Amino acid sequence: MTTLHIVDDDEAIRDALGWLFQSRSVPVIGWDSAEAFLEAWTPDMAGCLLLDIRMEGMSGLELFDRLLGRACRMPVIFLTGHGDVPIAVAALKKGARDFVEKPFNDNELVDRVIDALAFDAEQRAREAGQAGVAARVATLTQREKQVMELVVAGRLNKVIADQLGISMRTVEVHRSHVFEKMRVKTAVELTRLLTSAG
Amino acid sequence: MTTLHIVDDDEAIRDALGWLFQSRSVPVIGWDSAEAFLEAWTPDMAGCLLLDIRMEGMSGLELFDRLLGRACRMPVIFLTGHGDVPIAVAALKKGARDFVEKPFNDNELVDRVIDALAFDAEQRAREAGQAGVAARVATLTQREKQVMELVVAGRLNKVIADQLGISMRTVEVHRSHVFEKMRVKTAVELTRLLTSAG
DNA sequence: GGGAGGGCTGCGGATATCCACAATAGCCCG
DNA sequence: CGGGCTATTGTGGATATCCGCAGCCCTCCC
Repeated sequence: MTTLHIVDDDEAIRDALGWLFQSRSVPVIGWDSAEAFLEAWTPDMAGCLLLDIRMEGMSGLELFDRLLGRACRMPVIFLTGHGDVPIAVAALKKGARDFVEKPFNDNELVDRVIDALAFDAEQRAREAGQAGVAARVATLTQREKQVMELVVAGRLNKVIADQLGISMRTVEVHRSHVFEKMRVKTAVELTRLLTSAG
Repeated sequence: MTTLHIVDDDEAIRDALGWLFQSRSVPVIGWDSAEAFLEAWTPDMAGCLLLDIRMEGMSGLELFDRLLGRACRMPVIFLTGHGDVPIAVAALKKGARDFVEKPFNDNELVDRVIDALAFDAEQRAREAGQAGVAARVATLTQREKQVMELVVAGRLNKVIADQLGISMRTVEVHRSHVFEKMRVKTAVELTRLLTSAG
């Protein structure tokens, strides 16, 4: 189980939530402002975010926007005592995971947080696989990438050679290097690797 | 542009919305109850749904649930004068496209509807392609499907032959039939066809 | 009983792919 | 300057794939 990050400028609420979640074995880290969290945030931070909307300084919504700008993928649950429908709808459409009004039901909130944490774990597992693929792609030379694209597009070596203006033998060499670097044995495996990961 | 289906038991609102959308060249069909729409609904119905939540008889939310149960893919926009945050959040998490409170801004509503219609059109185009693939898969015999799966899994003919306990030549024949019926020329193309469509 | 369709197999040849061995050439870096 | 990386090409042979031609078996159906 990864960590729940609670961002709320009200220490009493942070403490109450911290107690609630720790009693359910959910690791918690509290942040007393959006600014503090934003500064500490790194792309490898895992878990989920419980975000109060109304805070001194930067609001929870603004923090959310900034995190989106930094390609943060952590699921975000908004917590608010002043929520209205347009804000909730906008937040969810932008990709927020959930939106909970105070006062909330403890069990329900815990369920939603656990749900979000599980989602994050799955997402990270998927991305880890894709990152591995991306890392292998990064080791390819320009020519190898070109050849790989054409191979994955289903072209025969002969056609690829024509298209790149090089000999078939050279295509074979590049193709072989691509297979080796991408750790696959057939064009089909390579295609699956690249189309399943986008 | 496909059709906007307005479900609202208040004739005055249906008329007002009808006038609004027709003035923006959005074709509209009005329904005076969830029951009426549900009865008329067919899987090939295209466009989007503008759904009032509070109605006599079946509510908009219940209609939405029933449509989901029937695998309806039309984008749904809820319209309500009694919306509260939990309902909006639940609806959006279940897959509703949008949630708009009355009174609404005409231009904004029109924008959202047009957005939803465009989404539906794209989605239908995608599904049409997938349906074509599914139709071709349906013409395959059992043996051909088995061979196809192994081909797409990247196995060599030799391995497939072993695995199915038949000769390589037979695998070649099935493989060739699969390519013909699926209208592809290489295993890579076949893989793309099947992995992009799920 | 004969025809249609699906499944299985062999033969042989045309293509394609995979690979070891070998070589040329440009570029960058210590 | 020599070494490493990239790109390029060739020869020749082992594998794999693609395909037409031919034949056999079984089931379902008219």
